[in-house]
Amino acid sequence: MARTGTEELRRRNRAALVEQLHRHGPQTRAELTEALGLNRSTIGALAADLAESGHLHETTGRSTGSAGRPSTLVECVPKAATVTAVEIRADRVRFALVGLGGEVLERAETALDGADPVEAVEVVTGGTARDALESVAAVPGLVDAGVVAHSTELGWAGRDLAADLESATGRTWQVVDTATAAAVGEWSRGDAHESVKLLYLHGGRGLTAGLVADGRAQRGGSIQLGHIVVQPGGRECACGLRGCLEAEMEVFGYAEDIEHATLAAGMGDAAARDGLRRSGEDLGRALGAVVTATGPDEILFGGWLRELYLSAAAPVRSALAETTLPHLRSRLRLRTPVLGDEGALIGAAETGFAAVIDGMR
Amino acid sequence: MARTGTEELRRRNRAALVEQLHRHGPQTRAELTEALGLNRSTIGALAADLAESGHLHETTGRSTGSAGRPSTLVECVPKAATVTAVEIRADRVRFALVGLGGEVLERAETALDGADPVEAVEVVTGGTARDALESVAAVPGLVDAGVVAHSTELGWAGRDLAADLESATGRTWQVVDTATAAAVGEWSRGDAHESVKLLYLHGGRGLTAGLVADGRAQRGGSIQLGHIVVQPGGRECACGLRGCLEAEMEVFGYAEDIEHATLAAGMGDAAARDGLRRSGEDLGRALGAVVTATGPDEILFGGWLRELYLSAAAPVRSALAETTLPHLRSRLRLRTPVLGDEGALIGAAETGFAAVIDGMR
DNA sequence: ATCATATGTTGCAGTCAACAACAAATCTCG
DNA sequence: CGAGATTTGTTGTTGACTGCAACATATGAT
Repeated sequence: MARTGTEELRRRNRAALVEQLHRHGPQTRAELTEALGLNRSTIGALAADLAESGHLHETTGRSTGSAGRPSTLVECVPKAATVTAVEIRADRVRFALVGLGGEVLERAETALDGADPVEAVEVVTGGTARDALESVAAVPGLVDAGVVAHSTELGWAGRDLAADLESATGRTWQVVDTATAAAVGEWSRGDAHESVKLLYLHGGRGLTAGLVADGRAQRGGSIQLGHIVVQPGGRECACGLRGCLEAEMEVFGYAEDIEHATLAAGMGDAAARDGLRRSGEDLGRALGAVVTATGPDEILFGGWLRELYLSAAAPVRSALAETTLPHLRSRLRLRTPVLGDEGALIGAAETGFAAVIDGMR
Repeated sequence: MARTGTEELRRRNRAALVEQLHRHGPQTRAELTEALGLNRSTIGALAADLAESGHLHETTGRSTGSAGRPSTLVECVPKAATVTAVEIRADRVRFALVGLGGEVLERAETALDGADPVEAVEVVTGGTARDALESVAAVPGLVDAGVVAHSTELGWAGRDLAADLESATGRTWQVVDTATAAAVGEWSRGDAHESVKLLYLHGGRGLTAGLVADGRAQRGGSIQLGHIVVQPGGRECACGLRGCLEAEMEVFGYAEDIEHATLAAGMGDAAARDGLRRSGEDLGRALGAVVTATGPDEILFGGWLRELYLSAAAPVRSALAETTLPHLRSRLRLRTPVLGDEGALIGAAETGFAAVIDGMR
């Protein structure tokens, strides 16, 4: 458990300092002293250490406006530690090289047109991304120890993506599911920092969800929202079950569909409006089960579920109200993500940085 | 975060040693050296510390059978740190005073006959339990920060049990839900130690479930299994919703009922057999949603759900198979608890010890 | 009986963080 | 405009802890 001696202590404190700066941005040494509960002299020594190794940069003399000697500002050097983040969808692969502190240093996107995503990842991460300390891929589906057990969107079952990516790029990869990554992203870089338990719903060609509790994703935390059975014995689903949410929802599957439906509904198309309502109800019912089972205090509607939620909030809420206990419902906030389409990519990078910082301890 | 200096390090190591002994029982100093990764001399110093303070007892010279100087055996002194555990049910209150290392030092049980459980707790914990370092109460229901938000069994909603117990006994209390406590118990003192995610189902006068991931209960981890809606718009439930599992299950509610039903079914009563089957299916369907949302690798059927599972395993399994993805199902083990009725009490005590050991750091 | 083996014990050295005194840089008030 | 107040960085010292190595101890094997 607790490894060894005093140098372990030093490493821990150094890592804590880096983590603090990475998460909360540039701070003065005085603020760091307060935040970490360490002595001024200790902070000084740690900062000197990390400035020497190139992780930190110190800017002297920033006037605070109040009395006293101005404190030196400490900030991360982005290039000192970088992480490769990749988000895989059915139609495209997105890439970002993120530096310590959260700055995006590079960005790229490739359309797939039916090609294997792994090849695209190999191409897009061939440059400076080679220097990255960690590489993380976000995939919409059920992920278990690097293996994509099930993905409606990609049509994979039991694919060892971590191994495939490793043999293609020559580096090790962490694989997370898109929804959990987005939840991590919204928690760490979005507007959900006070959230104790954050449930992120991701609408792609399948429906998945991810849970973050106290800022940490839990092992096996990816939720196949689309395969919650809302209609026992209902329509056959591609997964082999019957009555899955994905199979039962009327308005479903592609961003274009939902746009179409909302446009039509806006123009007074009763059938479209009805379809949206029923879809919202289906979603709300499935959510009821997930909320009862996991007890979140915040739900974010991401991907095309954002549009569905915005145009069918009432049926979602009422179906949810019919299937969850008042206490669970009362503390629940429903809203849309602030990072838009970027959440999963940012969250994947944060997952990588968590590993980097853990590795410093 | 990381508090201060080298004495913090000492405290951490001391706590790690106590935790190791508490969880894995008496061990030799050589084994402790291996397990904690510390130096022999350090283990010696820590053990001397803790022997002085009365937490540990060292037994000299146990012959191992192999060559070399025999290692001294180190074990916890149960009375050195005790925890009060209480399990509250509708009809009775059970109490145990548990010592460091897990030994049960005292035990008591009181029938309620309609009296307020808090009074019973006050009476039963009036003796040596006063010296306990922590007091934990397990309650069947939805618990949030000491407040019982909802309990079908006790008929409570929004009762601040922690405050009530504190004013009755003059000590602070931690409140956990029975199912989560039982899950902790089965994980730490039962047979589920390898389980990554353990889901414990508790059948009392209501149905609750608890989840333990990597041995830790998560904040707000109690699941109101009985209020998973299995039949939208179905029978009215006491909670105000419609179609809850609790309301829909045919054989339900009391240990006597399930005994009656299994007896009748065993004697060839077709109606009873049918009722059991349908109840198993209802349970399986509700479980499907919970499994999809939480992804456990082990499910334990506790309380009277044990009997239901033993006599209706096939319908439970088939309904579960119809509502969960193959991958989630394949790694899932279903079984009954090994601690029987004691799980919640033992788990409550373990929850207390976790706090005690954390407090040593 | 002697040697090999495994473990506890003791003294020493290295490292680290806290503390206190001092230096530096800014603000405020007269 | 200048002296004191205020806040922060710096330096040298101190206390504490763990690791290491040598030694002591207790057992089994030959």
